[in-house]
Amino acid sequence: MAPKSEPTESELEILQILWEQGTSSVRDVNEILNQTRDTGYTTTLKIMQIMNEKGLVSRDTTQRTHLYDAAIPKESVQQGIVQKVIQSVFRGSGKKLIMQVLGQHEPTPAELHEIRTLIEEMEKSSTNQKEEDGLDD
Amino acid sequence: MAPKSEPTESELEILQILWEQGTSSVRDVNEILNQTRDTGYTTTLKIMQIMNEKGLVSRDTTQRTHLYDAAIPKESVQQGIVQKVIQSVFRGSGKKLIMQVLGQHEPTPAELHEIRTLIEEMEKSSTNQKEEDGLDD
DNA sequence: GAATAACTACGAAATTATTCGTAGATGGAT
DNA sequence: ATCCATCTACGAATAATTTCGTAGTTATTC
Repeated sequence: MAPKSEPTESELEILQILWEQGTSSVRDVNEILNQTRDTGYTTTLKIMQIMNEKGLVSRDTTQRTHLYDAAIPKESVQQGIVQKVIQSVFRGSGKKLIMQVLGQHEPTPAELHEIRTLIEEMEKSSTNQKEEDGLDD
Repeated sequence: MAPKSEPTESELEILQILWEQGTSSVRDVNEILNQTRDTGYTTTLKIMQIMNEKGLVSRDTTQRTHLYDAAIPKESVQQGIVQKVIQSVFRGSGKKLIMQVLGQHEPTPAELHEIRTLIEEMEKSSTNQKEEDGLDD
């Protein structure tokens, strides 16, 4: 069940919703999508069907209204995308990406502190254990 | 001369080459592309022509062999892409993106130090001046 | 100066992703 | 039972991107 091909733009949008909302019907997803942009119901349905074929989502078809779930962990998708950006835009340098984000994003002092703390911990332990992470999104 | 529409995948590949190599002919670019993947000469030519129409590159047509240059700064493209990733994958949190990179990329101690230094400077000055940056790629 | 090689322009095919109309099934109401 | 809303499936239209064949031009070589 390895991560299939990278999700497309629309698929990613839907995955975000499923990760956030958990089990959802097509209607649920479509309504959330429509808070932002205009998408027909059958469009959303179609994409979710395709996602199912690709293995990006699973679904329960025991009821008339099918229920969908993300079938691929958020972290692995995030990682794939970040990996690709690093490769294709920053010539393999994660450091450059980080510098760019710091430069343009102006994080709050609290966030800066948090990041610095993480870095300090990484610097302490070379045999670095990436434990916790805890509260995700 | 504001940054036009985002470059497509192929266009980005070519921009990278132009940023790195400077002024280049279609053949130059195509040869570099072919170090990685198989692309026909006229394919590369066509894309570069389109890029010229879009204003992504400029060209000198005084010689038979036209010479191309990137017409859009690397930084602005990087920024656009990073911005989009933050929005669409990390729900607007640059911090999350940074944490993800740190987690998966395992930067060298030297890089960690460099990043930490930057953060410390940002923490010092709230009226932050993003000066230098110096050696880019 | 004819043949060959390298180049540009251009149109159209191929590919991929997105959108949507239509048909048919199911469940609830009246 | 009939009507109506809601659902899935499916095929095909549209759109965006990439690929490439062909034609015509210009330079080079024999």
